[in-house]
Amino acid sequence: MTQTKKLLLIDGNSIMNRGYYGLPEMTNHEGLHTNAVLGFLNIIFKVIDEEQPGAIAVAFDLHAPTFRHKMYEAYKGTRKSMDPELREQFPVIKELLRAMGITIIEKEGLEADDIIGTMSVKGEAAGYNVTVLSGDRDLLQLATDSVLIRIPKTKGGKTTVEDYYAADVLETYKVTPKEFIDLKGLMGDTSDNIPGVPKVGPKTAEGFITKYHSIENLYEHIDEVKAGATKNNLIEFKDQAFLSKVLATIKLDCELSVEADDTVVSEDKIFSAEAYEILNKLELKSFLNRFDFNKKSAKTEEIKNVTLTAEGLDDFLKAASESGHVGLFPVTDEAGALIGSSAAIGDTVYFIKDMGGLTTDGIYKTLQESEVTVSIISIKENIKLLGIEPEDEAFDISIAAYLLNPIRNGYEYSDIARDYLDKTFEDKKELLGKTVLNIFTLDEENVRKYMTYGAYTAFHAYDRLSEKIFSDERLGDLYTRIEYPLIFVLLSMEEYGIAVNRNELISFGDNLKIRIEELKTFIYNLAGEEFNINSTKKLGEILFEKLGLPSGKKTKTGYSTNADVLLKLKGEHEIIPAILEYRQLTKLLSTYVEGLLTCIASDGRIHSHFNQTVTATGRISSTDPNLQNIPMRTGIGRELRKVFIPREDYVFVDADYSQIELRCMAHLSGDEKLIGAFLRGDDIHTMTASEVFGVPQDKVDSDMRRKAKAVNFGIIYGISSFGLGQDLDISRKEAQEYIDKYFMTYPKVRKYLDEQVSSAKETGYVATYFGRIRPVPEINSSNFMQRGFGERIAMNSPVQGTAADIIKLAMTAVTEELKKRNLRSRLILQIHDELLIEAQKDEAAEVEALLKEAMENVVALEVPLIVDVHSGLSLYDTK
DNA sequence: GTCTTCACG
DNA sequence: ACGTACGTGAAGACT
Repeated sequence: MTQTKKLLLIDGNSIMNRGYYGLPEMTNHEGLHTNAVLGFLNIIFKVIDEEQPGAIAVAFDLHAPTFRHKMYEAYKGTRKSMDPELREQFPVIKELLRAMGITIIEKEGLEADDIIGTMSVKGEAAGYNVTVLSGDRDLLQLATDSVLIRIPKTKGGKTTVEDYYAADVLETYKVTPKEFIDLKGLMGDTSDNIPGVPKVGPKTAEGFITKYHSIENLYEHIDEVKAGATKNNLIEFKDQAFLSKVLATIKLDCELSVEADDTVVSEDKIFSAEAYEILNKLELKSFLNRFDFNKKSAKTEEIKNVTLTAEGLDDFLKAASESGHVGLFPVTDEAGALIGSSAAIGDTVYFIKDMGGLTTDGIYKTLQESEVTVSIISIKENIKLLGIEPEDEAFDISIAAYLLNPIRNGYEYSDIARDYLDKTFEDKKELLGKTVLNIFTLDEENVRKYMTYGAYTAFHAYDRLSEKIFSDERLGDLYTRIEYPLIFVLLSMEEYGIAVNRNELISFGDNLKIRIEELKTFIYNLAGEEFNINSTKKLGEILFEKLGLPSGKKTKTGYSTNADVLLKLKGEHEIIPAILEYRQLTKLLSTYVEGLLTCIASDGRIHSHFNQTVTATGRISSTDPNLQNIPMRTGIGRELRKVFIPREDYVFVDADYSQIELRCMAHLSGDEKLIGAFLRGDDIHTMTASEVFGVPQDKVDSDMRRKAKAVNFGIIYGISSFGLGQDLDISRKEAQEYIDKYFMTYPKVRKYLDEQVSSAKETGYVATYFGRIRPVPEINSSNFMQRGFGERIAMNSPVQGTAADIIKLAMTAVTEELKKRNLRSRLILQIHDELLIEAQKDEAAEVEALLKEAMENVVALEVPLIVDVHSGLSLYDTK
């Protein structure tokens, strides 16, 4: 059987453009944009997989003027200057293509179209089946019976490819590929600045070309065209029509030194080690899997493996002492019990199986006694297993990396190795998948790899990270004074957990179910049919098509049905309030009742996880379950708080900072008026209302206060008139007036916010009062939306982050104070500006005072920090 | 897996 | 002209 030779021709510029505009902005950790490259690779790998071409060439435009410019000055006269974020990706993709052995063709005076046209003819002549990949429909003129034009399309987030041979072009467009040129000549093309005949649009042009088949023939039969404006234009702009046809014609006979056979490429070449390295640097991880054969020979042979035995222990400890540092990577079984570990000293990794006399916790203790520094990817998970004490000063790799760059996706060993060691290690998921770790699987090859990489990274990243952290006084302080001690506080909170009245939670859910059923019936009746109310798609159809309600906003997939939209329709139909209530109740039932029930442990308590390396601003987050979003704002939701109760003989003591973010803003900006308001103890929203609306404070009504409150929030979020207008449902103009008034009142706030934005533009990051940094890569984007986002981040992060730093300090201070006084009360929750202590009844009064004292005095700002304390026998009662 | 919605600060 | 408030996490639908 003879294999048909296949040649794939790619329109480089068009496919890069598609990737750039189709994918969200993304960069590698060096700040190099990669979305166009990613989009390019996604589509070409898809096509390569499908076609298995033996020859590939990519054509690019060069900036030099082409013959078209010489013929017609205005040609692409408006050629948009390319976004710098896209421009910088062209050298990258070219370097990668070269590394993959794929031929690049570009020539001064030629456009990619002409190169592809010429190559398609050469390819056909040399006996290839040619495939052309482009996002540009102009290329359809190249389609023949053996030249296939493939045009990628994005539909609902998925990439599909439209295929056109000559016959398909005819079927879809009613004209042959060659006639496509005439069509464009008549219509013109605004994107290429090719003028057509005025008033001749796609339909008219199609009519003429299907009848006369070419511009030449049309003019020969111009008498047959019925008199009118169109005919007059055809006559008047005849020259232009002919010129446009020439401009639109892709050249098939360019002088190229490349022949079809020169573009032959093999799989070995495409998946080369060089290409692997480039993709690695770009952090385009998804493609690395394709390089299996390379990965097997990856550079792990320099890592020496030693299985540690009781006899070898002394040598190990000696090596550890000499090095002064060990990277430790403990592993646990399914139940979370320690079964072993790997320990790296330099490029040697020791395997430790916890059996006999050899145990990881024992080794840890010994290392501690010998004053060997131990670095661990994540300390919190290992405190209990190894008996780590705060005084040990073990080094937490993930937290150090988080402080250096809090906007990374993760801080596992594979992330750290990529960012700080320039190594691509297969990650935990790739190596272990669903492998269950136990004493028997510990010897499996992939488990060994996993442990090797983990320990190796823990060891080698230590030097890099500790140097970076401690050479910067502020980051060093953040690590030592805030984050490191907090690890132990968070673990303690997780272990104590919070008690839940299970039966009351179940009966709360039962009541919800009754009401939900009623609402369901009511909604079905009004809709005239049964449907899934939870489906936004179906709900949109019912509301906006069947019931004919006015549809407002749209999402990218259909009608928007969120609460904002529905609230505006509240008076239009009685189904609307029912749906709003249904939504509220099903949310409570599924997320809070059913969700929380599955989280109650055997001790009757819920043990959430508090994550220290997730948020971009320095806040902590809570998962499995999230205890930082327990309902509060509505009556029925708030009822749920009654099921969270203290243990017997204990009481909840809750303390929350009053307006902490605005107070941070006052301090950071140094605005005298704002500071003055807090010093006097004014109600800040009333004060703002008084200034913005120009009335004395005692004449501020509730609506004015509500609006001022929204303005104050807006300031913290990085104000925009659009956002404020939307929030208050007022015009942008009116919102802008409020903002202007606000800034006139508090001029240093505006100055501060402006400074944050301009400093972010210059340095690429902003910082909190304590020096916690937040990179803002979006700030210099040429994309309006991206840049606007970056500016708001620059304004918000220092404020939100400073508040986060303060409460973190308070958490440690409170915990230490409880310990110092030998109290049995324990900190169990943090909700961003609020701390919850489960206090022994006899200690409650002392704890109330202690909490307030510690939280208010943890840092001295220009404004006082005020803490409100409440006690109660449930989370509902601590308001 | 992505999108939409909604709970919190 | 563009089309958003900042920071999170969970659930359900859809593909």
